[in-house]
Amino acid sequence: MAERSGGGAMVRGDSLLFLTDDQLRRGIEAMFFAYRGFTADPDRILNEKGYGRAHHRAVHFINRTPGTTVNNLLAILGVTKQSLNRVLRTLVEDGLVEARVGTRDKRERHLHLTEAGCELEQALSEAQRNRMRVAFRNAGPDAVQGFRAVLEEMMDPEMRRQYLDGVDQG
Amino acid sequence: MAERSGGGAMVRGDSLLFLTDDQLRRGIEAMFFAYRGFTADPDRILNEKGYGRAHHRAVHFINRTPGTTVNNLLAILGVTKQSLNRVLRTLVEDGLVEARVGTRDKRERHLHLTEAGCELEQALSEAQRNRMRVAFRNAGPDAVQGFRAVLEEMMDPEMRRQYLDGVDQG
DNA sequence: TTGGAAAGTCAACAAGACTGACATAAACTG
DNA sequence: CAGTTTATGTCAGTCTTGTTGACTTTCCAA
Repeated sequence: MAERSGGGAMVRGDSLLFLTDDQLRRGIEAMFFAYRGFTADPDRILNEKGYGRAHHRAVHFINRTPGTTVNNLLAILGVTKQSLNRVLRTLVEDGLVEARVGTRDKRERHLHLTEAGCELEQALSEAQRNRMRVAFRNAGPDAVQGFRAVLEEMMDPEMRRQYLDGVDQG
Repeated sequence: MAERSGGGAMVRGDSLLFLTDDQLRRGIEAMFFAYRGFTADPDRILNEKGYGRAHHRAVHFINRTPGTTVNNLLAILGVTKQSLNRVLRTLVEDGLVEARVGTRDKRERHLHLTEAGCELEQALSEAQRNRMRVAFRNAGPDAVQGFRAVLEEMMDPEMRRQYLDGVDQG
């Protein structure tokens, strides 16, 4: 009962259907379209305030790890310091982020959100969480587990480490 | 046995743990880090050839739906026609895409990949499929189903339609 | 047949990524 | 202590890819 499928493997029954080229293409397009939805809500808020996705990312990770240094942030975001600096400068100028000189190592700048920064972060993440909450609820707990399993496998090893580091330490 | 969790819901046991704010944040970061991995391999190839992600997207969807018009492509990609036009122009100039004037409606351009265009598309999608194949295999079929369920829920309705339209019509 | 709508193109501009060079201060090392 | 490395910031220039505005060609319907 083997059948031919795309440029892919021979399949017995349906056990490996999820690995055919067509199924993989579906996965690729799912990522593309879903990422658009994923960023759509925060993008609208950012646009109103004259910021971009780069600001969102910075604010998100400063909120996640208060007191993080510029270098840490560079590693997580995977951009050049020039690029990050442009974003960080506007955030500091606008009073959303505070860059405190390190006490142990005075070369380092420890980044914190100000009250206003927290407010923006809340607005952005609330919009994004709302969409994800609905998606999670509609898909159900088992689907969520699968969702996370596949995404984790899709990350580069270094990014997977960053991801796994971000557990709740409250 | 109810316990407080973040700014989220009251939880009985662990039935709704996947909807706590922290779990949602994990989902958000999973999307962020995974999307980077998702685009990393094609990005390398594109960089070598002097193209960008916009070219990849155009080539992908022209390959998926040969003969599609510029307007169709605009709806899928969600950019302005001017932005898409720049990308298409370079692809046509470089002989990767052919834009045939419509026979019924001469205003329309029907887009096709040339032989060279198909080769590039193959190289790009093969790289991307390989990563997704490994992720799918490591995560398993049930996880893949959950992955797709959550992503589909995360799309804007219009994009979900585009996604669901893209079934194999071979 | 003419006027509006639709498809596509050209030009100019902005955000945000990049590289490369350089500056400053602090920390480390022999 | 001198020299090097590290952390950060800055200036200048380039590239991709998004934007808006103005324009041409083509189609269709009043």
